[in-house]
Amino acid sequence: MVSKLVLSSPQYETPPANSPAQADVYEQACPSRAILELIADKWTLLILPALRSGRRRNGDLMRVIGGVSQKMLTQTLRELERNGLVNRIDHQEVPPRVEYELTELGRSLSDLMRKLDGWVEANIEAVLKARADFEGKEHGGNAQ
Amino acid sequence: MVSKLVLSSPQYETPPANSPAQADVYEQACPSRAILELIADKWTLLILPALRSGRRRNGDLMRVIGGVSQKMLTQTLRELERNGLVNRIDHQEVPPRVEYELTELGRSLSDLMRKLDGWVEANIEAVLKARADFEGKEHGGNAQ
DNA sequence: CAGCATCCATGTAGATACTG
DNA sequence: CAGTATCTACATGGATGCTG
Repeated sequence: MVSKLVLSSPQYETPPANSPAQADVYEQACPSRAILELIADKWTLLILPALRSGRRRNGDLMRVIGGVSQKMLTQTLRELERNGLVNRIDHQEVPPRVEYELTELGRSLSDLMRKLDGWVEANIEAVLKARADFEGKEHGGNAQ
Repeated sequence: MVSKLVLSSPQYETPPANSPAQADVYEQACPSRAILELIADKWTLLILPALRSGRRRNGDLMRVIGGVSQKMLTQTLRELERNGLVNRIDHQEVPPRVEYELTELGRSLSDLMRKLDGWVEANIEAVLKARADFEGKEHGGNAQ
């Protein structure tokens, strides 16, 4: 379940370690890499910013985030909780009522993620144009 | 090869469209989602910031980015090129010399990504602590 | 050196059915 | 309503060998 967090590749060479306890995402063996992979996640990138407006129930999130399955929602929320980015508030009622909210840590990260979402929404035109151009280059400029 | 970019799920419900041509990552049917998925990528998150210091050769990137395979490097770079985020400069020499550099668009995105990397490096302690606490909560507070 | 083609083990995520 | 469990198709990505 958390298997992806294990750095199991054998070929990493830990250098003389010039920088002592510096976290470095470019070091394969650095734990920060595992955390990077956690946030390099499609659903995380949507869920975390979605919580910025306040507490949200499971069903709310299902509705607001188009296309997410119950499974992926729960799974991602658990990971986020485990990493201290969200709090899970179970009101212990029947029918169940569970709310999720950002922690301090989660909020600071969600700020950055919102900017990413914003970048995407703002630059989609440019990207789509680039794709069109690329297709053109491929077909026209090279073979054929 | 680019199959992941197709929004193929059939169950999306396009609502009355209150917001006209607004890009919205929360809409499953919105193209911005495809772009979001592009940048929600472990290697993109490393490669793009790595190019901020200037042009880089394939081999350079292989060395600086711990654990990346030739396949994933090339594949990711192609995707980035296709989306207008990097330029590929083939010097047409033998032995081959190919350089990659950020485009304007890529630079603006890489700024945000660098911040993400920075966040990870800065908050790794907090996250690791949260994980430890979470383990404790699970074992102590619940069953068992 | 840069990169492609192929093979293949593993991981991922959707669908479905069920529980308290 | 919130969540779990199971099954499975599919994508992912690593390893290897080959090319100009």
